[in-house]
Amino acid sequence: MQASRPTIADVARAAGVSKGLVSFALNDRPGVSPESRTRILAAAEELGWSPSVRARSLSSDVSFAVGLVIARDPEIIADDSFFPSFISGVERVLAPRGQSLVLSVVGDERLEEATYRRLAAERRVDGVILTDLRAADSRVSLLREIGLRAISLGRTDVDASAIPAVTLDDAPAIHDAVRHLVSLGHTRIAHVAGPDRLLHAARRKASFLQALASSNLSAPDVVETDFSAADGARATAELLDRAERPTAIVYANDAMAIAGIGVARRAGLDVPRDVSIVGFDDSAIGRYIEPALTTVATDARGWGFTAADALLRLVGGDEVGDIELAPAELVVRDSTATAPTETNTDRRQR
Amino acid sequence: MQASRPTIADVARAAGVSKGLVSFALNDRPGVSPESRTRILAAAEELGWSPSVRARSLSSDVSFAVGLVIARDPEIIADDSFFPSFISGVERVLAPRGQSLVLSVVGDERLEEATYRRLAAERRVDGVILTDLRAADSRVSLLREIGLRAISLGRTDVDASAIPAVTLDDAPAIHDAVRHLVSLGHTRIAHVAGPDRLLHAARRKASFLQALASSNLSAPDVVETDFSAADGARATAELLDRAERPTAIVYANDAMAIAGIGVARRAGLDVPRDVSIVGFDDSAIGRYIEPALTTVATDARGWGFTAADALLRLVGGDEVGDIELAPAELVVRDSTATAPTETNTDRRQR
DNA sequence: GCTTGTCTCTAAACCGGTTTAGACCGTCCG
DNA sequence: CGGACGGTCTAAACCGGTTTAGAGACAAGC
Repeated sequence: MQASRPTIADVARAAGVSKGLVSFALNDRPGVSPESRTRILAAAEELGWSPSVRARSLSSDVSFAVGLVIARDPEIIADDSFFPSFISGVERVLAPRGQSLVLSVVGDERLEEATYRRLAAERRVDGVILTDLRAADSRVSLLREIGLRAISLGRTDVDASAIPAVTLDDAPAIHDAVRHLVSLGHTRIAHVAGPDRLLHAARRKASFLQALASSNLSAPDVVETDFSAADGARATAELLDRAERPTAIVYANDAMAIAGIGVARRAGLDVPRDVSIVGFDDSAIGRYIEPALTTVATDARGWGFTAADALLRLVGGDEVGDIELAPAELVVRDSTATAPTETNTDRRQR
Repeated sequence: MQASRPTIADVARAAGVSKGLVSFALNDRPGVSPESRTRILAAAEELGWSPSVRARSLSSDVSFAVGLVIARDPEIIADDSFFPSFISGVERVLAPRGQSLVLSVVGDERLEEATYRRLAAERRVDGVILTDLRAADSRVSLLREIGLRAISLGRTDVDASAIPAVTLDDAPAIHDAVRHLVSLGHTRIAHVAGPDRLLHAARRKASFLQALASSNLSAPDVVETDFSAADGARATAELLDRAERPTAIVYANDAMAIAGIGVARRAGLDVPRDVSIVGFDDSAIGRYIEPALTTVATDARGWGFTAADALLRLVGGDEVGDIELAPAELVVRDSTATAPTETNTDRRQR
């Protein structure tokens, strides 16, 4: 028969105390006698009362929500299995703590700043998780300006102490990948990289180049892409067209690697006999394609979990330092094999 | 020097009017003289004021946010390109209207009800978009009980008038797919379906069976899966193992179809020579694998756009009826070809 | 016995908007 | 000329919580 949900005043009345005391009891603050506390909790329980976030937010200046702004073309997000896994990790810590995730997909970096400003001006969220860090990322100073707390995925290069980072080291796995290829006799190893302005893409590329150098291989072929399957296909075609065709290609994500296998095959090449392919992400599909994709596994879910937990601690007032996750790991499957011999590098049938 | 953001009181003071008039002016309500209006807007502009959603929500009982609860295993979401595209469509209407998207990924249907209840009890959102409708979906009555407005993706089977639906007809495309296969001489066509309790999966299956029947093909093989690439692989292995091996398989999503190609290939079969494969989704990767995937294209982005727009109209108080989108379309590429002849059905090399 | 201190609790202010009741003014109309 | 009316505006109540100032009861300390 009641028209609307119960308010704290209803609970107070039912328990025979004041609103303020109900508030104290429900926030586990001292100054409430054990008897009153149980009486209040019982009344709240019976009325099915849960505090309105709106009212709570207004008076306590806390949103009980965190933000995630993804500035990528939707198609590229769809190709990439990182975000779904990452978000599910984030949710695993948010949900039990009564926090919400406010997601923005902006598709265009020019709308990004406006989105962060809106989130802050409207006080929608208490903090944000920064992904896809860029070189000299303008978001670092923007966030300081608008007063939004943040955790970043990977360390920023502009002011590393400004925003606590949750980092995951790709380098060992990429070195392992190159070593793996070298041990299979490959000497012409190419890299299909992500956008150079993305720090993680640049870092993977740098690791790749370093790994090549430490194996005394030179003149590496690197092609930059936007991370989309389409661009991965284009890059592969370009590499396979070169006079000195690479015999192995290391990709910056699985979607491009899978597209790359398709392109190679269409060019009449067999994978892995003629070209070895290494992906990055360890997406589910990579396990089931033929040949199964050799790739680098990163724990996207764990990354989300850890970042969200750190962010909640940060907005809760704790000191939060950088956190280093377990490094990525190479997963060897069937898309990498012995390098073709010199006379063998041209088109051959299975 | 000001510590915190300006409030409506600051704007009122600057414009020399009362708080109430500022509120009227900013919500385009009558009873404000043109001069006052411009003076108020100028003051707001100069102070850089934007209303706090928190305060607005509390007094006007509107959240300015909509919810999306996804109850799927994170791995399955990652395999599927539907949600990222869908969400980007949703954002395209939300962002310009100052609305936010509250996303919940629950991974387990048992947590789903609690999530909706929380969203409603805390009044986090004004409405939700219902995806992955199930047979006799308990969410329909749940939403009525907790008083949350909703738009559903596809029509519910429990009380079709309760929740406006945005529908997209798969049937013609699936009929086209079967006709396409039949015209290529296939007679043993199997289907790798999604979970039967999901209405859209069941509907696709029903369309498939109907299409077979109208082509006078019988004893169809249908295997149910959970939509994951892993389960698609298992289903494919099972189908290819049967005495009467199908010569064509229609999948309920691209991820499974791509996994299926891998399984077939591993079994020594060539696609499309020995088995034809049809996917569903038209994901980007499908275009670049070899053979390029014949699939069914649905406009996930447009679906998100339309659903979000309808939901905002609904929470805004408009009457909203069901909306029918353009039907899905078959995209023929290279994973379908002439059926193998009888003597041809066993393993052969390329 | 009186002060001091500690616990428990209430009343009221406050967060930043929206909304309602009503004041004030000028105009139109009978 | 007086009353009704429309337009513009203000003051104050309200949304549902949190937080502060302080009241009242009781025990301990001098």
